[in-house]
Amino acid sequence: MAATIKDIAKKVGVSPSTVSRVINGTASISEETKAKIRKAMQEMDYHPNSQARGLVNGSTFTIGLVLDAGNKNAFSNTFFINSVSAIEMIAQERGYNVLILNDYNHSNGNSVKNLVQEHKVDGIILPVQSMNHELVQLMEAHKLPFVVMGEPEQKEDPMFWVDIDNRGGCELAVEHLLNCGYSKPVLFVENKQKIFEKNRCRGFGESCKKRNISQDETYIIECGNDVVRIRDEIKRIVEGTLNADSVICTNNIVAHRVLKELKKGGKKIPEEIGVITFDNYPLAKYLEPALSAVDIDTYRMGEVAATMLFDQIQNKGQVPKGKLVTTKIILRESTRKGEKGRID
Amino acid sequence: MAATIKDIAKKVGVSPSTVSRVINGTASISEETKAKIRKAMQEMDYHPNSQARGLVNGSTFTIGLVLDAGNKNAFSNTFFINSVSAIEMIAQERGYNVLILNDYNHSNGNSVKNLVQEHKVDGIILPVQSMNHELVQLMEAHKLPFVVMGEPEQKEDPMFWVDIDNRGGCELAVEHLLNCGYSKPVLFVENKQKIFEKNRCRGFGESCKKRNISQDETYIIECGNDVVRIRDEIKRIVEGTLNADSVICTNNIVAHRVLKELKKGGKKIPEEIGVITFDNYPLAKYLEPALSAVDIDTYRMGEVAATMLFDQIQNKGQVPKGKLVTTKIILRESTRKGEKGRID
DNA sequence: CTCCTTAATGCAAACGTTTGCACACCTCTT
DNA sequence: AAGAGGTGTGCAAACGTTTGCATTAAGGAG
Repeated sequence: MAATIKDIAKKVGVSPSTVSRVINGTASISEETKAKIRKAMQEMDYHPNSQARGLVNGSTFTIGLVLDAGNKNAFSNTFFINSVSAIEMIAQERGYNVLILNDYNHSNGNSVKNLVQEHKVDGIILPVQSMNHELVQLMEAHKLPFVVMGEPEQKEDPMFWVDIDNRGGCELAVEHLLNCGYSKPVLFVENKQKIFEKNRCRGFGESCKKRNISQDETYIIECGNDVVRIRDEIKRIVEGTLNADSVICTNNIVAHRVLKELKKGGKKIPEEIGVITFDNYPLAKYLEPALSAVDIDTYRMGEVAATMLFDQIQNKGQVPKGKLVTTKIILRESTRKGEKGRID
Repeated sequence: MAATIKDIAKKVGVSPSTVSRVINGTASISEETKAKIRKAMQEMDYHPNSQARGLVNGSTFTIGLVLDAGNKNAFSNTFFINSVSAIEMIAQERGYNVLILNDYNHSNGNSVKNLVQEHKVDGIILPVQSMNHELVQLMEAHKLPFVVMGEPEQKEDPMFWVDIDNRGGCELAVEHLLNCGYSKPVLFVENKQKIFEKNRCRGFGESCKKRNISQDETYIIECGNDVVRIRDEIKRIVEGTLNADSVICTNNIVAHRVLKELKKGGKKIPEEIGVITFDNYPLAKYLEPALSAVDIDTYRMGEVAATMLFDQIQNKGQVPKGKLVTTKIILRESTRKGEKGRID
């Protein structure tokens, strides 16, 4: 149906090669022929067939973006949503398309492996959860550039990765609380083993040390998804068994529960106790009190990942490295005890 | 690098055609040769090249998914997030990949038009906001199946579309409030002109009529994103100028503001006033009081869209039609005045 | 006026598949 | 014994590009 390069050639009376060359600007062609060919392309509404193109020059002009699986709704982890948008944006600027893929562990069906093996993409961005040694080897064997979202646990295979600066973010949170006049922060995490929480714990510890605050391990509370655990720990704070005057929450679900229990216990926020959470999600500012937050720039994280990937695709031979995206504090009511400044 | 069909053929000592035939099961081949070929494919780690394949049989085994643009972060509208996941899931089941594309109005760069013209996809799912007559014509000219997410305003070109049953959802909300013992519902929408809100308004009106409730237009409040407007209207409710005992909110941002203002005004929820919102987003249950909601199944919406698209791709010649996805009520504290039942 | 360089173009192979057609068997019918 | 029908396989063209090599014409240097 659609016009091909041959149709153009025939219409103008030149060879397909010539047409190809003016499309790609890959050889000197007389202005006259160029003009005629361009006109014909316009008239016949010609557009190059990307598959044919890809077949000959061995590229797809498409990158793969693996999404965090685990549950039916792979996107429920809103963490990556902004990143996706950023990645698509950058890809579009460079003339690339973005293929998305949920990483279920179906043995049949499309998997990340398939993406690599069937040459459907020129590069891959994948969450650290979907990464494993076998896959890394496969990609390397196919000389397929890739970037990992999230800091890999063990760095035996050197690779490109991007992550939020969780350590720095937690340090900022501690500093912020202290500047606001609190003096006994406590950190609620879900699971100390997860690398990003491990880094937050590290930041917490170091920051406390620097400011000469008791950095006893009891001030880091690992609560999983356990409502009861959170309730009990907050009760200890309310009753004074646990000597704390401010809490840092690892995410918004934990933050909501903490808030609820603190209010139930009659604590006044921010006067008696301060609360700050990681992830400045849209509704944080509509809570009561509005939640201060460590703003993690997931959009920026996507930008960095995409840029890293295209740098590899385009100039090859880069040296693998990791990058951290800095965080900042969003001041709202929940920590407004002392510090001045405009509220978001 | 990677093994091709020819390499297999050579190794086994047959022609490429034979190999192709055993891959596709497209002719009778002796068990013996089949076995040998399969073995060779294993050994050489053969995987078909999708571009070459697509080139000859004119398909890409990829569908395009256009994302709602407008602002820098196209995904900020979490409305479509679940849909994306569902669509990818179904595509994967059918052996298709999903290409995403933000619809900025760059004249250069990849656009939806490009997707169509360069034969990058076998079908397209796009939000109604990205649809226009020109694009529809283009897709039809290319015989490219497509499905619209969201009900089109004017249905001059018949087409496939899916939407949430906004009218029915709002009827459910009214019924629910009445069953809970409220008798004067009011509806907060952002913009009556938007088709989905128009439908909610219709449902509201009809349901009120059926139950003999004053359906005066004053009971539908168009508040845009205007914080002040919401504050003023709620003040009228609190003061009794506007005679209402329950409110239906069109989305979670509005709901949060309404909740805040009602509490500020000293109204007890749910005793004195009931609140229900559209969109059962994850945090609704962590608010105080936990918010009842009209649950809109965006995952299902994606499933339906994808299924419609593949039905077109695979059996051609379907009759265009629209589909509505039904909603249900999630009962939580904010409307618990009268109705019994388990709380989510 | 001959030789060399350069600009402008064409030819044909290649990328990795699929598929219509043809052919060679082999096994039944009658 | 001869045709009919089926089974298994190969040949070569086609899909729409790109690109190395060859060719031509023209212009400049000697």
